[in-house]
Amino acid sequence: MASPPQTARSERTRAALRKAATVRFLAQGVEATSAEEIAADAGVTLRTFYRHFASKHDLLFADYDSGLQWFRKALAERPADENVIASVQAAIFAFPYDVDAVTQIANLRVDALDPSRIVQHMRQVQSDFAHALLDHLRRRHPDAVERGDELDLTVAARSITAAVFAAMEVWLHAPVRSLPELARLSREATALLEPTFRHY
Amino acid sequence: MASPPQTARSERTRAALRKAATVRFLAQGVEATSAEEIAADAGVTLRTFYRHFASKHDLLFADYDSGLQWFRKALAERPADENVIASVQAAIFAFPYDVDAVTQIANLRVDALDPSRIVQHMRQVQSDFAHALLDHLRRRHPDAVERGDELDLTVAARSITAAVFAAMEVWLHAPVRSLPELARLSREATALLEPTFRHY
DNA sequence: CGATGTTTCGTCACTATTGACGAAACGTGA
DNA sequence: TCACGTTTCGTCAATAGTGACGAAACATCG
Repeated sequence: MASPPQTARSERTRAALRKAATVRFLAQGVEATSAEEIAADAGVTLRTFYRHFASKHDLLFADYDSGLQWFRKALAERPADENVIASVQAAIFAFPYDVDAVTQIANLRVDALDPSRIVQHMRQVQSDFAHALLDHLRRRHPDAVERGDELDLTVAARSITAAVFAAMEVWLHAPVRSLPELARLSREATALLEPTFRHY
Repeated sequence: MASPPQTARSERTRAALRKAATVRFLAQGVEATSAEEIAADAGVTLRTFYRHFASKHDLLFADYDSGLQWFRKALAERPADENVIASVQAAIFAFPYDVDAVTQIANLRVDALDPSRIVQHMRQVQSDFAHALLDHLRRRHPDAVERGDELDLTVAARSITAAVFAAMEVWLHAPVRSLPELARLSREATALLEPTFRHY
């Protein structure tokens, strides 16, 4: 379904769909735009639309994948003797937040969007984040893997991830919702688990 | 949409749908059964089906809600001076696993079911579990709430939950998949976080 | 029992998503 | 440039899930 771009042709189609979607979304809002309209604007069939994007909402989070890749790389580039918590904090801080993109999304009338969709997507992101972190842990601690410490590694990856997303949730409900504030909350949240996973 | 039962009539309809679904699911498998068939068997329209269940798969996890309620109650009934980790462990241990139900589900050809559905549902369950735990923490520690320790409470609830589900994941990949083994893993997983959240 | 307010249903119409299959567009070597 | 294998599309046909609106079924009060 959500097949990754193979040829130049499909890349063109994807670009056309993306552009058409952006225009429509901005003009009439996400929920008020049908997949059919987007496809028509891009000059392809509805079926073709679904060959490039798993769902209408996938277009909204289209660049998410690159964000995850970025995170994986950032983790991989951390010094070998640094513990997980410090690495995660550093990776989060270095994340290249695109303010323009954020502003753009805000204009997309996301508020008029089915909240459950957003929530589902966030859960997916969290899950992917946890997997990335688990991979990182496994690579950094082959000894633990050898020893069969699956449970410890999994708990570490998942609970650290949980802390990061807990910070995000608190931030969403906070009065001051600035990037520095989010960073502060993330740092504080992960710091709580530092003593427990200091050894990783 | 997924409106909770209001009158006796709707309760009858729900029961009919449930029964029809069970029969079909058992006979031909979940994915091979259409919502329309279920509705027809129950003597109602497709639209009515969706008035009682948000989705076809909701029928599969129909009794899940009661499980969550049970968990909330179990937490509430723990002694006031017990810390969260201990309470969670106790609640999990006391859970009335219904072996028959598990067996039944196994027969439902769940394997032939879209895995992403199961995964999504598990994530939903995890989220609800975390909320229940957060509620519990707030009730048990009004002082922390007063103090504005939102972050600490949220991180605690979420990471403890993460540990429980991490145990579940490890269990799923383990060679011996028995209930006692799951209990052991859960206990061990949550124990890792005990020092961090001992104060709750 | 009959009038009335509330719930539950059925009907209609529409968007979202996906499988199957054949036609058109591309890229490549002869 | 032409034939051939591959990828991308279009067409057809289903199922899933929802909003709107009016009719039927129920529960209540007089």
